Amino acid sequence: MTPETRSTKERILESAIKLFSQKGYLGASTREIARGAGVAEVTLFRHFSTKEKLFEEVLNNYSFLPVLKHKLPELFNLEYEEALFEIIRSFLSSLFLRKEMTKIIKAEIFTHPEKVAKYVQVFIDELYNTIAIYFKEMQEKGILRNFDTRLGGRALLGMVFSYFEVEEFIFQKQSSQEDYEKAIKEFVKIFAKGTLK
Amino acid sequence: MTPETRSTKERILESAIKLFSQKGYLGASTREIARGAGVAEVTLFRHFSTKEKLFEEVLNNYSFLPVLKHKLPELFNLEYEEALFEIIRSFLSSLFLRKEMTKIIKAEIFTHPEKVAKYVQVFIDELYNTIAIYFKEMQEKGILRNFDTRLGGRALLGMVFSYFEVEEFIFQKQSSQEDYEKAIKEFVKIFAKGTLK
Amino acid sequence: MTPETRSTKERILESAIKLFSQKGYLGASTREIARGAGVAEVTLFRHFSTKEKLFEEVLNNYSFLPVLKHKLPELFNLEYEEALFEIIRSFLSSLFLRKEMTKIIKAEIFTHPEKVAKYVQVFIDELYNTIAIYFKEMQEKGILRNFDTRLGGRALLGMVFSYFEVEEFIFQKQSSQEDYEKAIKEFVKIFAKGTLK
Amino acid sequence: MTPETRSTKERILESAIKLFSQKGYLGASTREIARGAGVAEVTLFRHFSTKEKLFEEVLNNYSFLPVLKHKLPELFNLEYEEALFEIIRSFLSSLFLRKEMTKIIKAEIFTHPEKVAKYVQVFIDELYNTIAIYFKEMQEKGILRNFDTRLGGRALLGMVFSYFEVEEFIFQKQSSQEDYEKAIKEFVKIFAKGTLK
DNA sequence: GATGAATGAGGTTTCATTCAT
DNA sequence: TATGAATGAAACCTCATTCAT
Repeated sequence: MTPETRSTKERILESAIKLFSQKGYLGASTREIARGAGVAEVTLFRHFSTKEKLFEEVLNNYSFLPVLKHKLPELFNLEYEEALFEIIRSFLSSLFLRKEMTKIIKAEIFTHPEKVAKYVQVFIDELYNTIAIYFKEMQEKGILRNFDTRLGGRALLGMVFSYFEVEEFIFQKQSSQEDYEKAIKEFVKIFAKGTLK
Repeated sequence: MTPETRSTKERILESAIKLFSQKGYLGASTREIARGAGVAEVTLFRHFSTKEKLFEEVLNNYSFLPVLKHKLPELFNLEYEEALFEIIRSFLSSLFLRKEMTKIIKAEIFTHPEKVAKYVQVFIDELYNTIAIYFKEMQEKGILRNFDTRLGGRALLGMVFSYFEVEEFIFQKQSSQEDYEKAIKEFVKIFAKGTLK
Repeated sequence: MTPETRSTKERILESAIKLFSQKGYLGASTREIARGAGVAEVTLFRHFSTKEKLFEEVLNNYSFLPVLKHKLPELFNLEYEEALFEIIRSFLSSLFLRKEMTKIIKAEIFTHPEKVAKYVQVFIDELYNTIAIYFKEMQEKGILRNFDTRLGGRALLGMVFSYFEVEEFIFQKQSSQEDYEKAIKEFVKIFAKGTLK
Repeated sequence: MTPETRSTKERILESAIKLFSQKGYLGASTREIARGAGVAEVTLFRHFSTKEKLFEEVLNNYSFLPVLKHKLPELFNLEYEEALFEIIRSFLSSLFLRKEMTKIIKAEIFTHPEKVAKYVQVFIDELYNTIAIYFKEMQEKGILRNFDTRLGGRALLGMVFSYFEVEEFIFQKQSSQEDYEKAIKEFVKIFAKGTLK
C-alpha cells in the first residue's frame, strides 16, 4: 500500500465534495480541489477529464438511496408512533450523514438541473413510494384512516426536512439532540393523531 | 408601462435578480447583467460599486416580510380549517411571487451565509411567530389541544414548503392548480385533525 | 491622436501576422501577440473574441486580390514578351509584399483548410482567369497558337511561384535581383517560344 | 501482413507521419501519436527521447531522394517529348507517394528551417542537377536550343509542382487521372516547343 | 449619468515529459 | 520492453474592476 491508504481518485473526490459544498460548483476551483487532495492539478484532470465530469462522479459516488426500503418489514412490528419515529430517525440520520451532499444539491439544482435534479428525483420518488407502501398496508389493516398515502408521506417528511433545513442551514445553530427530539415528538404526535382512524 | 419608465438602477436590479436566480451569484457575470439591463458594464459599477454590493441590494430590495402578519386578525373570523387554508394560500402565493428570490436564497445561503442567512432568518422567525400567535389564541379558546405552537407552525409550513420545493425545483413539473389544491387539502386535514382537541 | 498612431486593433493584427508567419498558428501564443502589440492579453480578446477569430481577421485584412485584373488593358499595348514580363513582375511583387501572408497560408492550409483554402481559392481562381482572358484574346488576334489558356496561365505562374518558393523558403538565400531577372528571362523565353504561333 | 508485423518503433513513426501531416508538428500531441500507434505515451519516449527527435526521425526515415537519377540513362532512348513525360510522371508519382511528407515539409519549413529546409535542399538540388544533365546532353546533341539548363529544369518541375499543389492542397478536388494527363500534355507541349531548336 | 477601452488575477485544460515498477 | 500515475509550465479565455472622457 502507498503511504496514503485511500486511492488518489478517492482523495480527489473527497476534496471535491468538501469544497463544492463549501463554495459551490463555480466557487471551488480545480486548483483548490487538487491541493486539498494533495495532488497536482493535472492529476485531477487525468482522473476526471473535466470539472463537470468530476461533479457528476461526486453525485454518483455518494448515493442517497437505500435508506428506508430494507427497513420496511420491521416497521410493521412496531406500534404506529414508534414506526413514525423510526422512519424519521432513519431519514434524519441519512440527512446528517450526507449533509455536505445535501448542500451541494440544494445549491446546484438550479444551475445544473439536468444532472442534479434527475439524480435527486430517483431518490425522492423511491422514498415517497416506500413510505406510501407502509401507510397503505396500515390502512388496509384498518389502523389508519383513509388519505392519499403518498401525500401523507410527503407531509411527514416535509415537516422533518424543513425543520432540518431551517435549523442547519438558515439558523445554523448546531441544534442539540434534545431540540430535535422535541420537534420530532411534536411532529409525530400531530401526524399520528391526524392520520389514525 | 413603457420599458424605459424604470430607472437604470431598477433595470439593473431586475436583470441581476433574474440572472442570479438562473445561474447563481458566481455564474452570472456583471457583463451579462449589464447587457440584460441594456446598459454598459461600467454603468453597473457606477450604481453598485461592487458585485457584492449589487447582490446585497438585490436581497434588500425584494423583501419577503409582511405577508401574513396583517392578515392575523381576520383569521379568527374563519373556521379552523378555513384559517389553515388561508395561511397556506398566503404563504404559497408569496413563494410563487418570489420564486426567483427563493432560488437565490437556496443557492447562495452556503456561500454567503452572513448576508443571506441573516436576511432570511428575520423573515422566517417573524413568520413562525405570527402563526404561533394564532395557534396560541386558538388553544386559549379551547379549540386546539395543547402543543408547542411554534413547532406546530413549523410543521404546517414545512409540509407546504417541502411540497413547493419538490414540485417546483426537483420535479420541475409545472404542477397544476389542482395538484396543489389536492395536496393542501390533504395537509390541512392531517394537520387539523392532529391539532384539534 | 494617441501617442501610437495606429489603432490598438491594427497593432494587434500586425503583431499577429508577424508571429503567425514566424511560428505558425499554434506556435504563436496570444500572450506573445499581445506583448508584440504592446497591450495586455485581455485586450486582444476584447478586440477578437477568439484566437480563431483573430486568425480569420488576419486573413481577411490582407487581401491578395486585385493585383493583375486592372492591369489587363495595358497588357495589350505591350509586345508579347513584354506583357509576360509585366504579368510575372506584378505577380512577384505581390508575393514579396505579402511574403508573410504567403508563409501563413502555406503553413496553415492543412490544419485550417476551411478557412485558408477557401480564402486562397478565390484569389487563385481570379488570377488564373485574368491571365486566361489575356491569352484568349492573343489567340483570337492570331498571335498565339492554340492551347488551353487556363492551363497556360497555370504553367507560367507555376514556374515563377515555384522559383519564388524554392529561393525564399527552401534555399532561403536572399536571392539577388539579378538572379530573379535571369530566371524570369529564361522562363519568359521558354514560355513565349512555346506558345507563339 | 498482420498489423503486428511492424515493430513498435515503426508503428509510432507511421502514426507520427500521419498526424504531423494532418495537424502539424504542434497540433499533433504525443498522446495522440502514441494512441494511433497503439502504445502508451511513455513508450513513445522510450523510443524517441523527445518529440523533436521523433520529428527528425520522421524526416530521416522517409527519404525522397533517388527518384530520377537512375532513370537518367533510359531517358536518352526516348523521343524528347516522351522523355519529358517520363520525367514528369516519375516526379509526380513520387509526390503522390509521399503526399503526407510533402504536407509536413510545406507546413513546418518555417518553424523548423534548420531541420526541414536542409533536408529538402539536398533532394531538390539533386533533382535539378539530374534534369540539368539530361538537358545539357540534349543541347550538345543539337536537339535543344541554348538555355540555362538548371533553370529549364526548374521551369518544367515548377509548372508540375505548382499544378500538384493547387489541385491537391488548395482546391482539394480529388482531380482525375485525366485532368492530370491533360495538364501534363499541355505543359509538355509548351515546354518542348519552348526549348527545342 | 453614462461609456469604450483597457487590465491583473485567476479560471480550466493540454502539453511534453519523468518516476517507479 | 512497456507502462500507469504523476507533474510544471503554459495554453486560451473570462472575471470584476478602473481610467479617461
